[in-house]
Amino acid sequence: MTKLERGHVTLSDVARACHLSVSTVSIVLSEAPLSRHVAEATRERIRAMAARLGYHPDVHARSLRRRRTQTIGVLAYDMSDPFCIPVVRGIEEALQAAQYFSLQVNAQTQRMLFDRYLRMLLERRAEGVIVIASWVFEETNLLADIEKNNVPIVIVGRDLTARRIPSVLVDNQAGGALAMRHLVDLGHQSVAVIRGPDEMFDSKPRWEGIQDAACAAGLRIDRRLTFQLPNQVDPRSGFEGGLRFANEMLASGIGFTGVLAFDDLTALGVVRGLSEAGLQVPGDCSVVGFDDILPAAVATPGITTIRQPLQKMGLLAAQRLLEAVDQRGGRQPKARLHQLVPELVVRTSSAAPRSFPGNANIRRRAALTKEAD
Amino acid sequence: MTKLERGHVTLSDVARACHLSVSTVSIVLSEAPLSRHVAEATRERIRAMAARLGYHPDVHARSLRRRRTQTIGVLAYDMSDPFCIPVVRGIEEALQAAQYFSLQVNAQTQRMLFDRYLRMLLERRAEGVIVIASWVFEETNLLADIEKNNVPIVIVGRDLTARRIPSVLVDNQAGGALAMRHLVDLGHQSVAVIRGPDEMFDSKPRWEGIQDAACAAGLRIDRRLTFQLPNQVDPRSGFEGGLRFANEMLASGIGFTGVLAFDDLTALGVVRGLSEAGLQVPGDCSVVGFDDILPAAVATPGITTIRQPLQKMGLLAAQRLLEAVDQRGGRQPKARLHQLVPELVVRTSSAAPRSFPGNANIRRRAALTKEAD
DNA sequence: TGTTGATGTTCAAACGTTTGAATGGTATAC
DNA sequence: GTATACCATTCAAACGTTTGAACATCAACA
Repeated sequence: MTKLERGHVTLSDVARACHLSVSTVSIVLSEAPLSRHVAEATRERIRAMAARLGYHPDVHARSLRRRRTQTIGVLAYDMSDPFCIPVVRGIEEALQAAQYFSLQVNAQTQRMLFDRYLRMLLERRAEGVIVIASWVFEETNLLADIEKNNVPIVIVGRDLTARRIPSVLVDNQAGGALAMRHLVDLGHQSVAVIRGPDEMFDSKPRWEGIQDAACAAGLRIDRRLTFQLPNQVDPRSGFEGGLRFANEMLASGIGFTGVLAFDDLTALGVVRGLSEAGLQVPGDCSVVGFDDILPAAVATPGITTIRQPLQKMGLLAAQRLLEAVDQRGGRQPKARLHQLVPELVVRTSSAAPRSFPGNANIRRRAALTKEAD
Repeated sequence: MTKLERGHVTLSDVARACHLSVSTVSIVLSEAPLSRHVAEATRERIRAMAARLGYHPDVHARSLRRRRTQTIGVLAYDMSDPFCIPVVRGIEEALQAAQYFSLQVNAQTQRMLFDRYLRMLLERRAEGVIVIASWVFEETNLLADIEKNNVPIVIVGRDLTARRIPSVLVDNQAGGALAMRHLVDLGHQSVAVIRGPDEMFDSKPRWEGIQDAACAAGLRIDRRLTFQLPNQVDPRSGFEGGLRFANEMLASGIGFTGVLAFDDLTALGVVRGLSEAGLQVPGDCSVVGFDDILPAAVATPGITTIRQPLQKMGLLAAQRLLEAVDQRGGRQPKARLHQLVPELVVRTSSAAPRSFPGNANIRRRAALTKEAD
């Protein structure tokens, strides 16, 4: 038992222990084509010895020699955003199938870290990069170096096809329309809307979808019942905003029976705000979110929301990237825009309207129906 | 402008462009001690050319040569567990300060992936490994190879000091006691308890803490009001369990005014269950969780809970690991157990008891007080 | 004239792996 | 007897970087 005092077990350790050359051992352990020519007994002996010594090939040496790292970088703008988790899962699913490994880094919404990690991905010779970011950041020289080293890139969460970067995102416009139509179908006539921050890519198309659906239903959205979240990157800020705007809605004195919130956290903030004012959801007012993150599902009432096919988006992004990696050198195809369709998830925060809650005469709402999900 | 058709820009590209040797360029760009002897003009010329060509040192070649990777592996049992995010953030905070990089991998509660990724960390020559896992997994040959290659390891979320592995976790017993004492202080006499799954490390100490506090207060916990979550790894299962047990509590016909749930998701399940039965929280029944994850904060009512100092735990784990990495080779100090104190976070899901809700005579609860957090 | 010392730069070996080419066998075919 | 083919294994160079040692030049000192 050759126990090394320091450092890792290497090929030559195994070779020495087997009385064979490094080449033979390498060929066998990496299952190179040549290993067909190595006697089965020898192969077995080598494998056994490798296991016995606890040998693990050094990925750095291997990558250096093979000139391939089997690595894809995943740069999330904020990994603590519940949005990211399923996307990453989808990415991993695709990469695993292709024997690739994802190097995940989290910029924590800090521009400095974003640069730092991008550089790191370059230094680790990621063969491609997926960026998950719905915030609009100014892309200065970030991506220039990536191109200089011709590393393919795909972005999830916003449209950068104008920059010739393949982009994967949900059809926000359709989602916004879906949400509005849901409330319309339930019979709501007066709906308050909380729009997303300016600097968030999703904000505009969602708002357009909402307007389209309202228009189609012959509904006018009251400007005084329209609000917009400030440009804050803190993920918690959506909740605060929803809470604040709920109060403002009530203070406005204008009647409304439903609220379309920009995302689920905002919706939860609205629920909190309405509830603190003594109103019931959905008895007095329906609330609809967007994204379908965990808190929306486990809150009571469960938040009706628009689900993004996040995992599928991750999967798709990874597949597109792998294709690009494969044909690197060849002419890159035109950067495509992939828009996936969102899905309405009906929970118990939305129901047919009863009456505008101008008073605090609260009655118990009908027995909750089981969540469909 | 030497634009390479394929492959990355290397040192020798820069050297050629500068009419200097690779050594000089390396010395300058890596800011080696010798670079003091290089003329400032030369240094500047090299740096400019490197930037111009988009040069980034190859971490694989560098690691190979330096025999250091500046990399710490972080193996999370389930990264989508809200528990993990702050821990990872704490880890990164510590590593960044030490110029280390964290390689994060997510076992997604699958044993197979756990092994796979552990191997991967070994292959990438992580200088140390932090495991985040509160589930009790059988450690077969997983850690054997890690030891064979003498890679230091620290675990977060459970006590493995018996296996000579430094461990960082919250003082679950104190936390359980804190939760129980909170309800007792509010005046609750009859409290239902939902214990954690057998295979979860935290379960037992929390339960002991609860019993201790009950005992100290002269309270007896009714066995018929004690439940235990099944061994399910699906993070959503806590919610389902809470929901189910809430119904069972009510069906038992035994009076209770408070529920201690194993964790926040379970607490949210209980709230849902009570609510569906027409009861109000905290008017008819108080509910207390554990962990303080995002959904607990944004639900309405906000869930009173026991906060784990997760970020601090991550920070501490990383610091311990870095120490161990530094003195690798030297005698490892005895594996220490770090238990951090939890903190009670009072929100609006707990209040003084009023009456046992044996009927559905629901009244509106007192105006909600603002959350302290 | 030789020694020391500083300055500015390069040589060459190494890190652990892969792999095309080469080696020395043994068997089969002509 | 010599090609041809196959088998089992090894040689040696390369991947991109770092770094101890060496080199060359010049100045000052003994």
